Amino acid sequence: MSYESEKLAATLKAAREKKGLSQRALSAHAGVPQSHISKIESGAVNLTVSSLTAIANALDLELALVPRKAAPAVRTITRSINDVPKATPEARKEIARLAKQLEHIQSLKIDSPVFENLQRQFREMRQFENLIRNTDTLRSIREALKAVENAGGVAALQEASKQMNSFRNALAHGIADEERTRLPRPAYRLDGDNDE
Amino acid sequence: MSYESEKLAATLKAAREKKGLSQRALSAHAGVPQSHISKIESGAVNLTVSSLTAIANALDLELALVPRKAAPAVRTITRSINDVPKATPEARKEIARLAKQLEHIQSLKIDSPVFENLQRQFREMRQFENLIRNTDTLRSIREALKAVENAGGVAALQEASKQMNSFRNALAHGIADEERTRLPRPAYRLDGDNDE
DNA sequence: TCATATGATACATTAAAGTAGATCAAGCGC
DNA sequence: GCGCTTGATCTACTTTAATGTATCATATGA
Repeated sequence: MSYESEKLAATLKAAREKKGLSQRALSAHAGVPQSHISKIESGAVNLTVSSLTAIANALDLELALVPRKAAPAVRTITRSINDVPKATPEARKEIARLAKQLEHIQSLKIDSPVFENLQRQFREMRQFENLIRNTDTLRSIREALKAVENAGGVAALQEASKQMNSFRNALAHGIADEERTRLPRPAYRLDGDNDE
Repeated sequence: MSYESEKLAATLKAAREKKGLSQRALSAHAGVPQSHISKIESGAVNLTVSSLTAIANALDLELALVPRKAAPAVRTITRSINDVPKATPEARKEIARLAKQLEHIQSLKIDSPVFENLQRQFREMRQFENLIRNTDTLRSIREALKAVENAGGVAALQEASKQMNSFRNALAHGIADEERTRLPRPAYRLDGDNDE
């Protein structure tokens, strides 16, 4: 058995045990015989994708093919979810406020592509919320959004969007930076945002 | 075939094409028969982990089991890695002009297969727009298209299509050249074109 | 001590993945 | 037209994943 296969087997076994499932219980969920699960976990078989996904899904795991360059960041994220993924109470509170603010703006029916963009950035930023150490930027974004109601309009949205984008990128970069201390790899950039 | 399998197949195929490898070239790298790669990409088989990792590794991809909660973040990162380089403003501008021109021609309801062909070539060319260093050819194509309105007709379209085709191929070759510095492999061609 | 649940194993069978090789039509460059 | 590469498809053969069922030793608990 290859290294990859062994790691896979270990991951599955660990995930099952973490969920407190017996092989038979998992068998029932995944529709795969217990005998086969045993073989799989011991690395005795070269399983097929169908078996793998069946078991993985039963364990709330998703099969993914990630670019090598992204792999370290992905590992970090996965680990951060598994460990103690709780954001600080302060960050959670500030995010909740921001969400409320965005909801309010939505109710104003502004309907600008800039706003849709902002909402997407907000969602993506929240994926890294456990990494937030400092809520200043979030507060600043909320401040910017207040102007939408009064005078600012779309200009205020754009300012907020700009800040949200760089904040999200900073968080993502933070992940990469963590990894770089261990792996002498070039940086990666979170692009894909061209507010033009 | 399940949805997961199809997505996997599509991912592998896209990754291979992005690297500018033929199925045979990938076959050599991954140690998997070309015939089997063909089957895999068409979703005709339920592949094993060993096949999957062999091919994935040859494509600089890594197999990962990510917790469901982490999956969206992983997708965000993966996507951000994939669209790294940006086209120059000049290239973008020229492409925009060309797009407008094509839109205009479409409004003329010429309805020739040559035009459909041209549009497809245009789309395919845009996949490499980040690689454009020189916009002369694009301008030349746009010049050729002007004749469609006046006298040229289908002949002008054919001329534009021919230029578009070779321009697209040149860009694609550029990719292959980049890859060849790392992989001592034969060139790659972008097929699927029928200017008849 | 007796019952139960666990994971590992055994066995026979079936379905299919994988290999090695050849062939094919289509497209492209020359 | 000619030669080459492309991806798809076929054949024949071997290997093995997966199933279904059953058993086993070992904990754990009543």
